[in-house]
Amino acid sequence: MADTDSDLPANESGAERISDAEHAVMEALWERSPQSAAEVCDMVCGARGWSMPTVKTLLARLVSKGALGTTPQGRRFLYTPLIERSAYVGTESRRLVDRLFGGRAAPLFAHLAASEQLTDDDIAEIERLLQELRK
Amino acid sequence: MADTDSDLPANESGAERISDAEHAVMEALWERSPQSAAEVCDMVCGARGWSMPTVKTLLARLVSKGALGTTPQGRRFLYTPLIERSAYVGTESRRLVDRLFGGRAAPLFAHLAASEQLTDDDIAEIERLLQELRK
DNA sequence: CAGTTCAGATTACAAATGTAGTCATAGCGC
DNA sequence: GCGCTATGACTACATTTGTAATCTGAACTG
Repeated sequence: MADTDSDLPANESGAERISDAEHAVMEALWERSPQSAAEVCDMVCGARGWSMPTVKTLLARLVSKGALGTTPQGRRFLYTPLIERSAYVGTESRRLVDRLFGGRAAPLFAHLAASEQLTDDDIAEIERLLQELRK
Repeated sequence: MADTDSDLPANESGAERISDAEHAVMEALWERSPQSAAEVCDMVCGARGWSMPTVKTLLARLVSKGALGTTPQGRRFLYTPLIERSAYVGTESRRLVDRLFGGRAAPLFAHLAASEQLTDDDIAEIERLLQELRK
């Protein structure tokens, strides 16, 4: 049935959306990987008030979405991100810019500036980045 | 305890989340308001492939979330946004910046720059904005 | 005045999401 | 060797979201 890409690992653009809760789990694994479910729970359960089963579910969903890979280690699994954080960040920021700012980055920047969400450090750093872009 | 804002109408920061589909409806009304359900449908049904009932549902949900207000006009309603677009945009961009960039705007900018999502116009405009900020 | 019609209200329903309990089982400790 | 326990797999279930059909009543039309 025209199933050319038999099982697409969803690592590329066609990735299924990662939900908010799932994202927290991804962050833990982007920060350090591979990790077991228990280790991930150590990193996130406190902050989010989750219990182990919750983390297990999220890990399983992320695996089925192709966002995480598993390596059997003894009787448990070690989880590793299959999609890069930068790719995720890219997709999400583009979504926002598209939805709210007509796809243009300048209005977003203008908004951040207007709402005083830019620190002096931010401004300094952005200027530095602009210098490089102008080269 | 501390329930100072007894029944918060969700017009301020505590507003309930506006979903993706709902957002499309809000955009139509931010662009022009007040409008009847049929008019809103005219603006969005084509692009999103929606039918009237869908728009009606979204409008009703937005009203119950306190994002839209209604004015009876004859036998129908005219809908008007109760939350400003800039407030929504602010909340959403802050959410993104918080979730993905540790609350700092510079990394977001760096990311946009690195992923070449900045057009020359964007860069020019951002420089102009920076000029003003430095004053 | 009665029928048609259009608008909002109510109901529907599947998929995604948040959050977790239960089950089966493979190892580890004793 | 055997029971405890930690783990992944499966199941659960309420809520939100996307998308719509149906119901109900008021307004216009003839």
